Amino acid sequence: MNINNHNKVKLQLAGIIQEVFLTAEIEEPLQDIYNSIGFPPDAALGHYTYPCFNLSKKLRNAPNKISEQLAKGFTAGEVIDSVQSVGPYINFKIKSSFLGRVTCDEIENGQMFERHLIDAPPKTMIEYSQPNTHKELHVGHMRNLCLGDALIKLHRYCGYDIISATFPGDVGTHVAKCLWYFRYHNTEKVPVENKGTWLGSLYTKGHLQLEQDEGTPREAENKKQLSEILTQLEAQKGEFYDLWKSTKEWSVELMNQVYEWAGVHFDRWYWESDVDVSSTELARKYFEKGVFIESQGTIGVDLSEYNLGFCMLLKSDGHGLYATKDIELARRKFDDFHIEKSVYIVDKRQAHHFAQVFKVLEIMGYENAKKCYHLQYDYVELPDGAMSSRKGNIVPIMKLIDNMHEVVKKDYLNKYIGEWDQSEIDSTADIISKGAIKYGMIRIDPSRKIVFDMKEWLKIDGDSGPYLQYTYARINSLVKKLADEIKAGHDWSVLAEETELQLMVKLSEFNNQVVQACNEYKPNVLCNYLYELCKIFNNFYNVLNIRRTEDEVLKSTRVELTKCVAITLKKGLSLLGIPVPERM
RNA sequence: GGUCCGGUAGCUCAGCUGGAUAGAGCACCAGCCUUCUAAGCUGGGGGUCAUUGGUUCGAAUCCAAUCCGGAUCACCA
Repeated sequence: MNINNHNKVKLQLAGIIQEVFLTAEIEEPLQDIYNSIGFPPDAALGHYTYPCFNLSKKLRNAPNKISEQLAKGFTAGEVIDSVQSVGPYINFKIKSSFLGRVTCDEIENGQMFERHLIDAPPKTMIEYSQPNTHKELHVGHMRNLCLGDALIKLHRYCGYDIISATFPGDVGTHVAKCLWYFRYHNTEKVPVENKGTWLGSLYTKGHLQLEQDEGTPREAENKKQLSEILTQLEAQKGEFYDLWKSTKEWSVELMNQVYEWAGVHFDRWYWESDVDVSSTELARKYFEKGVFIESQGTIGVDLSEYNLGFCMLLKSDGHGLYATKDIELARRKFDDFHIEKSVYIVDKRQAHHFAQVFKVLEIMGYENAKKCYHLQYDYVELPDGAMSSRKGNIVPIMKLIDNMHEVVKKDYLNKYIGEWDQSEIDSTADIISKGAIKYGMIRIDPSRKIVFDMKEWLKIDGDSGPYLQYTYARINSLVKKLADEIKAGHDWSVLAEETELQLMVKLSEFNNQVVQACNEYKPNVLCNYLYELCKIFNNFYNVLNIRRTEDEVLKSTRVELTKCVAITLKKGLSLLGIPVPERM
């Protein structure tokens, strides 16, 4: 069981509440008390709150009365500063010395980020990024990439042994269309740079050309040519096989360019071509065994009793389909790495496909089928509808990256020309672009659609990656600047301003939020948390002038608190795959 | 038609394991830089949480029905 009790402040408070309850002859499990503890809507009311509604039934008394009576049982101590009954709630203010000791000290010495968070996490493979070669990568692929990378980092932080895998589609009709256009229609020279992008444009042209030729005398000829290409690719010899091998590398180059930009690494690349032949063999074997059936000239499994329709695995021409390959791949994953769980990050349009694949695996008697999970996120579309490489109405990934770089420099960094090295301006622009794009992709709940509008994306104020990075850079400059001015040691107990206490309370929640983001496959939970942390910090920063704090101990303590925010922010952003600049 | 996912401010989204007056960002209005980075902060206007019913002391949150939008349902991937 994963009990999300990683907030030490709350846990201690729950223990105290339990003791006080016992003296009033109320028995409540610690975990129940912990789970009930919440945050008051207004920090002025308290830092944590315990609602008494649930006790109302047990004690047969009004929650207001219960709260009023129980509140009297609490006394200020090491943990609690004050207790107040407000209506049905018991509100607690926590001592800054305690908050500092179990939260800030642990952030500074690193213990906060090394806690045991989840019991016996299963060894897991996470498959994400399934782009096709011979097509261009667009911003839709970027969402998948950012989401997958964040989830892998979150899982690893929580103690999972994770294998990251990618499954690019390097075979199929899209490849044939691309090569067909390349061989029979293209008149342009192969560019020296960005061959992958250029190749992707040939696919689009090829598709459009074929569509145009439909119903004309050329249609039959086109089909013959396409069929010949596919035959050669299968036979793994001939002019088109050679062309496939070299052009595939161009696409891989583009993929690697994007992966390098994103800082992602795959432990395993599974190519669709790797499982092409073996998957159809497997399907035939299970047909001979009588597990798969023949229907209308095809071979597959009737899943209508599970309301999943018919899952076709061999076409009437004997070729396999996507499901055929995924069945073979699913087994390979477990064999190759002895994993205990297999996660697929693929957009929701594939929900039916994976439901079929997992069910077929089960029917094949494969027990690991139950350990497969399809994380279905909603995809990225344009204001005028879904993106489609076929139609050519896509926003290429590199275009977004390039535009972002340009805007960041033009609007924010060019003012440092002369003051900073050009290399620092460039690298900072890169970091900020990553913050803007990755945060933009991750901050939306995976189950929600993203409508991509370039103009909106290039606005990077408010709730954005650069806002968090700016907060970090600001702290970094501040701490550097004040390093020589610190003349005293720090003492958490001197912090008394509400905004300071709020910061500590927020910091204490870090691990809870990370675990939640991980368990629910929702990195956006962490985005929200970090954003709120920054909001509180920026308020603190504006309300209290740290540098002009006269009391030396207070000044030193405020600087320490500020450092804690920076450490936590950097850690949290790193779990989202977002780097931070030293200054910006 | 079946299944699945969404519907919260003008726009983009949080909040959804039920709890205090439904929150942010953008946009709009009014303030705050003789410098701890204004990519920031403070305040303001702006809501029938799609609709209706139900469960409950209490519903944006749970349940049911309806409406709207999207995805998907045999030879594409």
